[in-house]
Amino acid sequence: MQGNNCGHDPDKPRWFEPPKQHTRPKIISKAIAEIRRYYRAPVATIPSLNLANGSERQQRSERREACLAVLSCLLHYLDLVSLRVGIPQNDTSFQGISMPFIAEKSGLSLRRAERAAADLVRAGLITVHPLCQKLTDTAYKGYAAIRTISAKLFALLGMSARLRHERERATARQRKRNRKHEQKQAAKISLVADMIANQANIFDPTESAAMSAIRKLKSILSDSDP
DNA sequence: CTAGGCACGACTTGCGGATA
DNA sequence: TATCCGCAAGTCGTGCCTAG
Repeated sequence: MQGNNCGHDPDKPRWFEPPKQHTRPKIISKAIAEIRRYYRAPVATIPSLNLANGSERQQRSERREACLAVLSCLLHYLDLVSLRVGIPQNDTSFQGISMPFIAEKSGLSLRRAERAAADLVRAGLITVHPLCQKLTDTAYKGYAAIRTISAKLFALLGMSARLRHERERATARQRKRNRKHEQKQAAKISLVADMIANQANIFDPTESAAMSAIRKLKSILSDSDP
């Protein structure tokens, strides 16, 4: 058995494998490839991560493998506009990803992924903001934490200018998507408004017909509410 | 200088528990 | 419910030391 019961082989580290059907901006795949240098040269590549264990001693290879798998996974699901990690939804909202999800995609156990993520936080490469909703005095509902990747990571890899450029492009893409979404919503409302106007003109505008149309309008609006 | 031995301690799994 | 923390027992990578 190699490593500490985790199948680790120092000579053959396992890297994060992004889902085949996912296409991501070039800067992300470049960053994922670049950070792999940390495995062979931790001090030279990301010194703060090497010091995350609070020791002068070099971080062990299993841990480096885990840290890189988690960091690669976070980079893969990075939103360039906000530098938040998550999956954009069809309704333009944004869904953070949970630790079990990260662990699964990174090919690590949950505990191993948690420890690797904690190292990344200590190294200042990511920030984590846990979210939860208080239901009663004793009950809470937990949500996937909001994680952000520090722009300093890209600076470390010599990709600051490239990141700025790609973020501008991503912002433009997002603006275009939002405009399209708003236009669709406006079209829905406009059609219902037309219908109300037609009803008012064609039939005798009784109060009940108008109320029924307004109810329909409300239900459409509530359906489109994210 | 290099290879090998050894001690240390970083890290693992697996569990339970606390917190918000 | 998601995340984080601590503990115990065990593994083995890392770095130091020494012999050749």
